[in-house]
Amino acid sequence: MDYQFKDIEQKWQQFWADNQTFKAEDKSTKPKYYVLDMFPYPSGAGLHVGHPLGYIASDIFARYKRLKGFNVLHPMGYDSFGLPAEQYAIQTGQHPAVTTADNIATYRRQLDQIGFSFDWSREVRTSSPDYYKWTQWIFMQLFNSWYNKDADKAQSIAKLVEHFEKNGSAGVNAVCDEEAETFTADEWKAKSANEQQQELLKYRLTYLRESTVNWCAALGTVLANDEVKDGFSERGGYPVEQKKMMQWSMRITAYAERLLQGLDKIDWPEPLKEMQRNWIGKSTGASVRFPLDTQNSKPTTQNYIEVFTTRVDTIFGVTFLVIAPEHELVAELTTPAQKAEIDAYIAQTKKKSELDRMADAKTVSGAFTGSFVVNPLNGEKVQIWIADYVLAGYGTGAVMAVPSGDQRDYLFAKHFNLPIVPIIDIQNIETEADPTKEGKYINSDFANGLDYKAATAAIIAKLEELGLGKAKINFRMRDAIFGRQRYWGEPVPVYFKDGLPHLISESDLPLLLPEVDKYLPTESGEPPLARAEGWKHPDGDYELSTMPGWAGSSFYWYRYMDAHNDKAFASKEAIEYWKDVDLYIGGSEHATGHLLYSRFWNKFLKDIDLVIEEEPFKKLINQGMIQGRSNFVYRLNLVNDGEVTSYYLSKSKYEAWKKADLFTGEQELLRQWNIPFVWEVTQTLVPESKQLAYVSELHVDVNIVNNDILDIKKFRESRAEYKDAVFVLEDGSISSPTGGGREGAYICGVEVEKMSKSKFNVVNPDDLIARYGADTLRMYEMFLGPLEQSKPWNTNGIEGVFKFLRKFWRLFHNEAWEFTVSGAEPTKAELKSLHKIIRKVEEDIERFSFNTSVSSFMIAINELTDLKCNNRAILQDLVVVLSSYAPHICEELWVMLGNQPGTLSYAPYPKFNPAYLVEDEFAYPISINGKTKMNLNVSLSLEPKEIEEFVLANTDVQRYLDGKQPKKVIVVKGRIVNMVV
RNA sequence: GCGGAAGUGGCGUAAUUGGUAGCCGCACCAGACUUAGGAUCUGGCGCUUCACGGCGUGGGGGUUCGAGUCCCUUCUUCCGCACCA
Repeated sequence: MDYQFKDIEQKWQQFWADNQTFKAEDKSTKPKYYVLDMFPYPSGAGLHVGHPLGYIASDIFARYKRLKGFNVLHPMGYDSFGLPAEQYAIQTGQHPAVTTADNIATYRRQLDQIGFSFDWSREVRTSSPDYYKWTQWIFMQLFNSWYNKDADKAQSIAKLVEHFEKNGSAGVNAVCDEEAETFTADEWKAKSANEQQQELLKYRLTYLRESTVNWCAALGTVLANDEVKDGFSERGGYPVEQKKMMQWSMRITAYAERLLQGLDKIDWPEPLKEMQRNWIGKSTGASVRFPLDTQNSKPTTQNYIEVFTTRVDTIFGVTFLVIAPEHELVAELTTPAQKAEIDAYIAQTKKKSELDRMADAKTVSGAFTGSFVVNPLNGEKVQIWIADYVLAGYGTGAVMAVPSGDQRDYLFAKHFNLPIVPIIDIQNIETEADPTKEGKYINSDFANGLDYKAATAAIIAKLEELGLGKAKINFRMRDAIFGRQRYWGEPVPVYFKDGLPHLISESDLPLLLPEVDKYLPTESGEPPLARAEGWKHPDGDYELSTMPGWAGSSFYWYRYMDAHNDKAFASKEAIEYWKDVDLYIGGSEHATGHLLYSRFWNKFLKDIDLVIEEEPFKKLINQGMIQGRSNFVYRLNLVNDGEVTSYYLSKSKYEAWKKADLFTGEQELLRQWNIPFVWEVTQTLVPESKQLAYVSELHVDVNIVNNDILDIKKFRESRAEYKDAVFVLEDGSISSPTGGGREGAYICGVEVEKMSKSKFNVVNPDDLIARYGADTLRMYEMFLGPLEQSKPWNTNGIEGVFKFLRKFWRLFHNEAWEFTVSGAEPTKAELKSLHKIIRKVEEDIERFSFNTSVSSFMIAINELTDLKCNNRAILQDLVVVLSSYAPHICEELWVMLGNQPGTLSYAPYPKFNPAYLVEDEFAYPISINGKTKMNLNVSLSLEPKEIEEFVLANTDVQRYLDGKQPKKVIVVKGRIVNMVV
């Protein structure tokens, strides 16, 4: 029988499902291997060809590892809480759970068609109560924990309470809110229960606090920093503003240092690690207190201003201080004389959106408060300014300005005529600041003459002595905002009593998402959950916000280990066996979101001894983005006698038209193409308006285009307005609906864009599978190029892969399509072909170079076809090697070869034997003075010395050498590669 | 501005990691078989030249017997961050 991919694929997909072929063993004598994909959000649009790219790669890897004797966990699930389903619900009233279930069904059908070896018995859905029970449970553990810096790990809040009761706040070294109080044990005990709770909230790893958030009015919710791009929401692109709100947050900053250090221990792509390092943003410097100059300033509640600097060595160059307009001391510091100016400036910055502020980066603006501080080291009086180039959210919201060393300070000083003092002898500050660290310090009192390192050390020592400063490490990363004012998310398992949050009882988990009549915020601006009738805790009101999208995805890999456990998110035994993810494949867009939060939760779970590994994902691969490749047709609209007639120009004709002179050139082209036109009419029309002849570039559905050649018939059928389309083809001939036979082809234009429905460039895997089969799709997606590289989808080459699979099928069949294999001894040449591919595929898979494997398969099949190989032993090994890439066809052939159905997935990967690759002869390239002159066949049984003699004795070599002895003979790995004459 | 990645035929790509540049596939050209071909098979296919040959991995320079690969410099594209003190 011919290669009937449709029957074969359906049959085996059914078999795998019925027999649970890929169910991972819970306990096994085999070593474990965990291959994970980033689970998808099931969107309504279904899968396009870009989505499965990473899944195919991980599936090949998982199947390969099974052949290599590993107990492989390769699960799949759905990140099914999220915004699109909710927005759809708002528009249609359809419950998001219904939409989500529909979408999941579509995804499942599409995934099944591709033949993945997922263990579906472990499927998870973040929106299912059995799952989000554990999301809520982990939230509760975080709430019940604080970060002890001395132990450098999270600990139970009960332990902290114990400490407070014994010693008060003394000796507590915690990551906590700045407002945390100091108190004695007695003072603590004297507090009311509510006051104690209030205080503990400042320590909890998940806490409620008034904080500045990214508020997106259009979405009616707050967003995390990583969900905001350039002042607009990542989803939807709506404007985002800063707003103060009571918010749930997660104290991820407690883990900043560990998140940073951990990066050195994991095998992730360097760019991705760099992104995380950047996001964490560690900088080493010093915090310095500048005492207020009380004689010249207004009296204030705080008698100093604290700054953070990475260049404390430049402190003698400080000529003014700048604080953020939002700094809490601004109002107190402003003198009556400066009040009007300061108020005006604050009003002006408030009006500016985040985006304007960034665009305005180059204009200098600011205002003087009228107050002064004293430089702690030289006693100089220093003006305090406010300016929006200082960010309230970073450091202390105040900077010491050193215009000689910092370009922004320099511009500011120039603009407002403030002094600029050089502090390093080689500094050149004629036109701009010079941030050099070379040279010796000047104007720096006791630091004069020192170099950078010595000066820094001396200055910090002095500041510490004065009690006005110390070395400090600062992080850019902020705590993660955890609440979302949305419906379709996990309810926060908290109720409020006397204005304070309390956890619900663990036995009441999961706290189910209640039904609501509408999915919109209430009229009074409360989140949708406020609409839930009768949804009330006996002791108070439930929290109305839900958890963010990243909550459910921050531990899901553990849930797969033991997906149906209702006693824990995963049993101790399961976690001890599977430990961590060995290989994780997904997109780099999650660098500062999911991947960072997951590492955070993992470290927390490790701290409280629920998991074993410090890092969750040992190795990570980013698959590249698949972009769309749009095709265009070019419609020439010609105004003839007041009537518009249209012609579709093939690509080169369109280019000619664009280049042609107005009228004369265009007229010439129309004549060439035998297009009738009435020139007189045309000329009387206004030429500039281009109304007489204009070209529209129209997207055309890429699915009716093959190798950039338009299927004219399908195009005419696609829309009523195209029914009578007339084409000017590549060769200049015309194709009209009545005109009959076509000569040339219509070539479409091409552009790379995002894959989207509106651009008609979406390629659906279902269509390709229907036409070529899943095995072809799988191999073609890999063949496209290196996995990690982004590339446009182009279906053009798929025929080549399809042909390969047919050739492979044919190897097992005779002329009459009867299955025939021979039991003869394999020939040397056959074994060589086989063992080349055994080794190559092994190497390629281990280094994730799947595209080169596909090429090598093609070479192997071409070689074996040429050898007319139909040897059972050879073909059987070949089937095993290819089975990770093209599982369906291989399963079929495996059984035809007489093996038990279903055993292929666990067959041993053939052992590579280098002996079969040893050559008798080698074609030596002989280079003379670096130029290759000839190839010479040399027997490999010769010793290097003999080879040299043999080569030199060769008459052709002699001729090239022209009788001269070579001055130098270069021998590499025992062979001559070059001779210098 | 800072950080990262990458530039090779008409196209997607490959190159034993310093050793014959262009494997494999697409497209294209020629031929065979065919009533037919959007089927199959065979051959060709970097540029240039009738040929011998010459030139070729973004440009320029260097190291080396030998460079797509290493070093310096420069240009271009993509990605990430961006007033971070």
